[in-house]
Amino acid sequence: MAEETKADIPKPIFPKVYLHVDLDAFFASVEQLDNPEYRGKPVIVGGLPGDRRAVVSTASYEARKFGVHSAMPLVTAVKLCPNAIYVRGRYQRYEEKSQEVMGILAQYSPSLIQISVDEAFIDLTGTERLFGPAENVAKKIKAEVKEKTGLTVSVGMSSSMYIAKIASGFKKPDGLTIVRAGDEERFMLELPMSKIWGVGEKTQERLKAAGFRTTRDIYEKSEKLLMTMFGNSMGTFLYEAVRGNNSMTFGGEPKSHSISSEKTFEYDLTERYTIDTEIMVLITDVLYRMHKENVRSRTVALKIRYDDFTTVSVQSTSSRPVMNADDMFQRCQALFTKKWEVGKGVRLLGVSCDNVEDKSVPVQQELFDFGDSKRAKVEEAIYKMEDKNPKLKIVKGRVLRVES
DNA sequence: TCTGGGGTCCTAGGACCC
DNA sequence: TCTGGGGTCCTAGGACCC
Repeated sequence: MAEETKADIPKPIFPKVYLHVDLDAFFASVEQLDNPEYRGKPVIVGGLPGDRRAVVSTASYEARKFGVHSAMPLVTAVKLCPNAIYVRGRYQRYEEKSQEVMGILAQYSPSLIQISVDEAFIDLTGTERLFGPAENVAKKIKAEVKEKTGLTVSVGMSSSMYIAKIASGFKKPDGLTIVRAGDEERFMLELPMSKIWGVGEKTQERLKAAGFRTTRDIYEKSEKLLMTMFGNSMGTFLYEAVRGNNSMTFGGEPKSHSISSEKTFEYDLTERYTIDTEIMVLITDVLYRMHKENVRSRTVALKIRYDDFTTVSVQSTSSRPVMNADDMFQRCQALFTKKWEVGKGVRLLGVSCDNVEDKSVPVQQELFDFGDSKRAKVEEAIYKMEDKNPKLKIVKGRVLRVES
């Protein structure tokens, strides 16, 4: 039946062509763009020297020469490169520049998938007649982004999104790497295991412990064996990835998602009162963003990281959605009490709403009428005021007070 | 070196239902 | 009187990504 359908629809067969476009050292580059005096110098975005628990978000290429890289504790960066220019980061500004770049990319194909603030896939399949060969488009994009935004990008091009993604990281900055049709498997087999996208530190250790040294070692094993060794999902993933068959797909229905806020404290928290206050701050942030997205959730989760870095999480799902900040605060209190090891220093607290759904999908009416909906309406009004004037910080008190 | 913040997906087990 | 199988929902933890 599936075969019949395939045969019935005469599809023009264009060879698939994807680009993966990646902004080089994005945050640091924007800083260098906006501050000419930073150009040619090591710039480190993520925190200022003295920030106890910050990490490096992005290091400019000049800073990377000193061994500084993303996710490195800031104190280490300061030791390696004390003379660098340190900035905390202006994320609004990066978002702005990101949109400029995405706007340019969007001109070259109707299917553009932005996967983060600094990277996107473009499907160029079938656009040749309009824009010329994909390779030229890639070059044109690089030139246009540079000219119009002052930023450089590295581009990977391939018949598979997965390989295009890996290819864009091959030559950086300002690189263009093309993996031609038929070369996919060879490309993957020449890749060090550490460059397989989706294989992190832990899986790498497991691979090494099992005697794997190269992607070819993986290639030579059967899918079944890989599945037994690394689990069904990871096994299949590895099997396909080293063959260049990985099927990342475009589109797909939007899955359930979550909205979270968390904070690592400069100094560990031990007092319940302080902890509750911080939880309230996180809740306010999460609820505000849920309001902006017009979503609701029945599942509330709380995360605690202790001073020894052990991390625990608790969640609970109720039959009715979170109605307001007080409601959510009560749920979080219950969760926190359930997990808290009194006396242990708390270095991080996190709060999230999982499985959020659009407010347009109906909720059973009885579930709404618990007297909470009035509070929800008042809070909604407050959020709207904040929308109009983001500078206005209405929620100043420890707990959001709503007269009902 | 001493480890951010925002997410997604996977695993494995338990409860519950038919 | 020694215990099936499938499906769905939920929970906790962990790996991974940028």
